[in-house]
Amino acid sequence: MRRVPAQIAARLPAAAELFADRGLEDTKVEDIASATGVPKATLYYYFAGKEEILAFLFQDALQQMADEVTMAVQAPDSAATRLTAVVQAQLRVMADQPAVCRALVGNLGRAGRIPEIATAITEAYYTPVQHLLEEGVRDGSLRATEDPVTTAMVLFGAVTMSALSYLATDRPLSPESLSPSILTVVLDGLLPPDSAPQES
Amino acid sequence: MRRVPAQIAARLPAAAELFADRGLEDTKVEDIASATGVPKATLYYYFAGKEEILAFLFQDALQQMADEVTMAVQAPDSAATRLTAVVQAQLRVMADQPAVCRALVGNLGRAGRIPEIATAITEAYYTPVQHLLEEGVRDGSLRATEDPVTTAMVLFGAVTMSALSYLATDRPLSPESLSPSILTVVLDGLLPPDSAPQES
DNA sequence: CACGGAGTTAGACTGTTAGTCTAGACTCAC
DNA sequence: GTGAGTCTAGACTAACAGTCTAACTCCGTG
Repeated sequence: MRRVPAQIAARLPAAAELFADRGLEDTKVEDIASATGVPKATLYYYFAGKEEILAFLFQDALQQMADEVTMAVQAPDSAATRLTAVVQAQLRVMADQPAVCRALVGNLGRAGRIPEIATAITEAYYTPVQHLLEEGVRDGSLRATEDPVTTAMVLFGAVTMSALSYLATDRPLSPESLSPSILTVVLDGLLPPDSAPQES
Repeated sequence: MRRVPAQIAARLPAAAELFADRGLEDTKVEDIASATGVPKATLYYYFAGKEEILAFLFQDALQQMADEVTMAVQAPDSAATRLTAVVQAQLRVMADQPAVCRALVGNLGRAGRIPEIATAITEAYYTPVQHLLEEGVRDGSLRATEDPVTTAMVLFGAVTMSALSYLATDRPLSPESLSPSILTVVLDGLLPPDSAPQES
């Protein structure tokens, strides 16, 4: 993939809309050309095909999330506070790019090899969050969990799935109203306050 | 889609393997024919195309999950105990069908329209779990959350994502070892035991 | 045992479209 | 003004999904 000029990158969200609405399969390269205003031959000049356009969109969105997460993690607050910021950051990025998110749920496998996508998410999210969780144990604002990586996956899954449930049914996604509902589960847990933490 | 005879349905998991490994796109109908032993013309006799084969696989797996979830929900235990059973049931179904799960992450949009898939998951999972959460408030084994539907999504996402992280990287998925790590987060929460539940 | 219908299959055929290639136009730097 | 890089139109090809036809096998029924 050649270096994509900003002028062209700026027009690709129109392609995401197409991918999200009809699916990658039912979107012809010609359709992308007319929706974005970038001629077919030019698209092939920059991208190997439509999957590479989706991959570009994905990497761009993931980079945004990585940036926001990094920012949230580096704030000068307690780990618990920063963790809520991470959740809100992810929701914000997803709310910002509904079309890309919808395009990805339906066609993730064509944005790249699944193991590589998993690696990219690990670097952008799991690793920083895992460190944050460990810091939380040190500063006393979070409880220790036996497996911080799994905990990070749980968080990512919780946020992703609830956000997608909104996007999938075309309801607007409001980070402000959704984040408390998610956070109360993962921070406070579902057991009543008086019950002893279970050791399973 | 014609009623699919059991003899043919039994051979379709081989197709799931193909879809998971190469993706739906790079799997030719001919490939499915030779992998399953069901001739191409017969496949077209029963299914409109390969997406319908994937849809069949998906519906089958989702039905299994719906059954297991229903069973777990109806046990004569406290709601909290039944909730752990629901989580374990989902993990078991996913561990049982790794290929189908991997095929679906990569090609979900071709197993059906996303809104319809969302509806199917709501019926199979969100609704029963939501009722379970409400029962938990009544029997005192679970804390009340402002939005039980979102809580159900959080649970589903937490389990799905952590399970997929294993399957995506071809590591074996062991429900027994994974479920405690998930449950401790969603039941006990990440805040330390002494801190007051946050009201955000 | 003929008959008809449903299930099953081989093989040929068609249409769509992804992706390639060519060649020309239009920059800009030097 | 020469050459390298960018961009685009249009023609072409190869692959594959999906269709169709026609045959062949089993059934159960009259």
